[in-house]
Amino acid sequence: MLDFSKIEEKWQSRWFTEEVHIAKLGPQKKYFIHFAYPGISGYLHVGHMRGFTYADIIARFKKMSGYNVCFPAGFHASGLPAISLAKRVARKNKQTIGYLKENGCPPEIIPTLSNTNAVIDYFSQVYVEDYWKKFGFLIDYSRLMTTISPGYQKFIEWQFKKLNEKKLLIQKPHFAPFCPNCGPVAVDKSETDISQGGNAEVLEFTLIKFRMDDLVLPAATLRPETVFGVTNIWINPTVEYTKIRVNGEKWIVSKDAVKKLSAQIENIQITNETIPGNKLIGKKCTVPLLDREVPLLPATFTDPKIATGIVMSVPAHAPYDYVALKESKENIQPRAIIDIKGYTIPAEGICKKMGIKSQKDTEKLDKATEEIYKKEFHQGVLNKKCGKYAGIKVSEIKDRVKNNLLDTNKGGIMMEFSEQVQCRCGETVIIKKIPDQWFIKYSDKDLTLKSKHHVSTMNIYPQEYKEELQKVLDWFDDRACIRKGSWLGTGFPFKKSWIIEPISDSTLYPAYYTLSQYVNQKKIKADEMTPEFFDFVFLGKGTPKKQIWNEIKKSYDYWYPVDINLGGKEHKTVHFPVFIMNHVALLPPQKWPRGIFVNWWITQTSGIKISKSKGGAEPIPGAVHRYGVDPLRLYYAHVCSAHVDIEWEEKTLEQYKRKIIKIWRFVHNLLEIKGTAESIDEWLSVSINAEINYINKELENYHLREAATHIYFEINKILQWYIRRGGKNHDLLRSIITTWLRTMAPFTPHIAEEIWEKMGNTGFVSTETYPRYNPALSNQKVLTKENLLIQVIDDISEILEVTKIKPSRIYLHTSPPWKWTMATMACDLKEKGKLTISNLLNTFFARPDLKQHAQEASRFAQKMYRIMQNPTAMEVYQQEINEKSYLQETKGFIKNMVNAPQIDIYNAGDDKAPDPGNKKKVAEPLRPAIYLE
RNA sequence: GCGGGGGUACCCGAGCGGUCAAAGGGGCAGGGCUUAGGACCCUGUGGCGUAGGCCUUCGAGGGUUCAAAUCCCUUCCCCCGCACCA
Repeated sequence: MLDFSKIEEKWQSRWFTEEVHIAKLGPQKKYFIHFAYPGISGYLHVGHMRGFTYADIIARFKKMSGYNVCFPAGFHASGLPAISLAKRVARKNKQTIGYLKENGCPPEIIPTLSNTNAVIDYFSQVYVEDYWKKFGFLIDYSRLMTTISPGYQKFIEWQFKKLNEKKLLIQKPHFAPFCPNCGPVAVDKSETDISQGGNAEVLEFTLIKFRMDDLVLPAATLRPETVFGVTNIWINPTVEYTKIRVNGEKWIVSKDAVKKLSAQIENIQITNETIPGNKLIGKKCTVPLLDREVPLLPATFTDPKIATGIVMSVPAHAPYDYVALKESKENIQPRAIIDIKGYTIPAEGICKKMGIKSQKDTEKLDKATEEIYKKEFHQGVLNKKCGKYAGIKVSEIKDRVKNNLLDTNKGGIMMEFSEQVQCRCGETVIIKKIPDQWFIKYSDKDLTLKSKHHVSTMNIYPQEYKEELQKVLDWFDDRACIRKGSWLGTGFPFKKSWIIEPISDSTLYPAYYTLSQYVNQKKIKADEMTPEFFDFVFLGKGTPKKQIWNEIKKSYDYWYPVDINLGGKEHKTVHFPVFIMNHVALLPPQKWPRGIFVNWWITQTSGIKISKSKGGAEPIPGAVHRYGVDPLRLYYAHVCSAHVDIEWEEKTLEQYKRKIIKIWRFVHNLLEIKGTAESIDEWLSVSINAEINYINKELENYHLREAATHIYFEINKILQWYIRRGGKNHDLLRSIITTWLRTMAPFTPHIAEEIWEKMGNTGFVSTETYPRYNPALSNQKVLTKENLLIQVIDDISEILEVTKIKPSRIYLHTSPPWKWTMATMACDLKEKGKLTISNLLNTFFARPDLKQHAQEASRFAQKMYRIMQNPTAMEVYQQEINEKSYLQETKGFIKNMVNAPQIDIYNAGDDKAPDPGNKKKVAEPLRPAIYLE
């Protein structure tokens, strides 16, 4: 029986003790592959293994194809995840402890994980020992590194100094999510730092200052251009408003807004004066730019938690305002200021159309708002009520009105989330303005252009991403690259106590793998890794201070650049772009990355990405135990294309496990066969050789799935057919299986090794060369003949099924010679690009001996012409094969397959051949006439 | 808004101009094996057909082509990313 874990342990231990995985400099072509290193945030799950497995399969294939492969890995320890895990352990958070236990964390380890460094040490060891090694990955473990090691930090410092020298570090104001308790937080879908609001977007509200005596009502809007259509201001009568002083002005805003504005505007003074909303109602204020007076009216939809809590009302264009105005019963007419087709007063129109009656009907109102907004944005033009802006398209006006308001101190800016965001500590997350934030200037024109051009020369999988990536580079803007707070990472060299953020310290890192093993072996110490050292190693500047510098430089020169960087689709818009741009910015062109491979995700049955917070994550050791590593590897490689999401389903995994077992048994059965040569042998060799050709081509293009289909399914089928056809050549089978195992080795290495050894081979199949196409073995005729046989059996079977005849005798008439002649002539003409029906007939009749077939020739020429339009037809018809003799040879087999006692085979060109069914005339090349009786 | 992807038989998923009624799995049906069940192995799985064929299908509607699931246009629907999350 096949014991997966036993052979896994056996071969893994042998590979690693014999150091199959270690990358050493050599004379061969090098191949450098790595995957986007995982962040240290806890246990990984089966979803992560998908990409890692692809990397290992590719690395193994390249190794077997004669490349000297370097496949390093590391850990991204920067940022918050490790800290937050440690904090949760320290707090004895129940969920966290439970999660650790469930994943098999030893009880004595758990308390130690309240320390961040312990988290990093523990999990990096788990990743290596429990995941990567258990999957048999031939990662060069002597190069492991983490982003918070002293050597790496030296490397990052050097990188930022270089960026600064290149004028790619700039300073400007920035708005960032911020928790008053915890400092900067990340707002993202996976909700790492927050407990609510992962879908929030950052919106830019324009504050429009409506004046009321000496007071300012800063109404917040996303559509400043509609200021011309304001008819009133909405105040929530149930809300207590607060007065604040802003640059000598007195503003009225909601209480919630005070905190937010203080984080964004300097010099805000909070007064103790409050004013209830209902006291404001009925007063009047002035619309800026127009100097019209409008009243303050009550509206319950005005939410004090959103922006300033003061809303300007544009009933002609905002459905909410329109409905609220109707409900207020005020005698105020909407002022339509934007013309669009189909509406005179858009908000009124859509409310009537959708039957909206109340401002509480928020679902419909949201829909109406969206529809009107889209229409107005795309088709709308400001009308004459807008003074000097009349005639301008809405899509162009927004910023102009906003800037005009700002320039004349009639407005301001407020950044706000589209929904409430809650920090994990319980506090509401706000947006803070950092006046002098440091950025990496990814908007740099020259850098963008060079990067885009380089991308166009790269190997990118999937192909579509190549174009997408160039577009991403176009809109990729400057990135805030440092933060203040308790984060793991490298200190920023130009601003004390600020730390480089986790994306920015993970861009050039594969270069560090070319020297990490020297650090690990203590051949160089972190404090020796000065800027001069990196200048020398990476840029060839200066002179080496020590011999080891030369050695390290040699390693870098040999292995770099990256041939493939492999990562999940989540990296498409951030990691991969910065990975490329930093290389382009800092290194010479010959060191720029050559390839990117993007893999999609494993999702839960519902289509949700598997994640720790959303659940559904199957722990890796459990899956290894249940299904076995080789089945898992084959599953990843074969279940679907690498560039599409797939749901994790137990049944599917079981299926792959069975598939491996079947192959295991099948191979063993084949090896038991002790016969000698048969005529079908040649077909087997030729077919396998054709498969090898195909598999190599697919693998060279990183089509792992397609290659796996042929290795595990097509070759299997071919061998099955061989056996059915009576093949039993022991020596040939052994040699074919040897080849087959080598094709499997990158995908399912353990089982391949195990059989390899059982067959008495020495060494590792993993270090053998990958099977290569042998042109001498290519023989289309052999394949065509066998296909003829299959076709004949298929046809007979179909006839039997349709007619329900139990045949006592079958007549086969193979194609008359003249039809073959015409077929080969057609191929000839096709090859010369001269194939037309008339050319074909002319060529044909040029031969006097063929004139006798004039009557049928024209019809057959038409048919042949049609067949030849198929590009694969040429190789099939190019060489005439002796159909009759092949069928004669295989007659016994056909009889068996179709269950017929007697088969008589003739050539249709033979006038004396009996033709009881009058079928002879339909015989064509590779389609013999068939008659049953 | 910007950018990307996708809609394929009962289901999951390949295919991305000719070998396509469409790989591979699952499910279902029949047969073999077995004391029985499971596992395993065959066969079938759009419709019609007493001759290897014909007809209809790859979201919908048009078009290009000798030939389209595959290319183009229009249209409907779904999914994803948009930045301090790696």
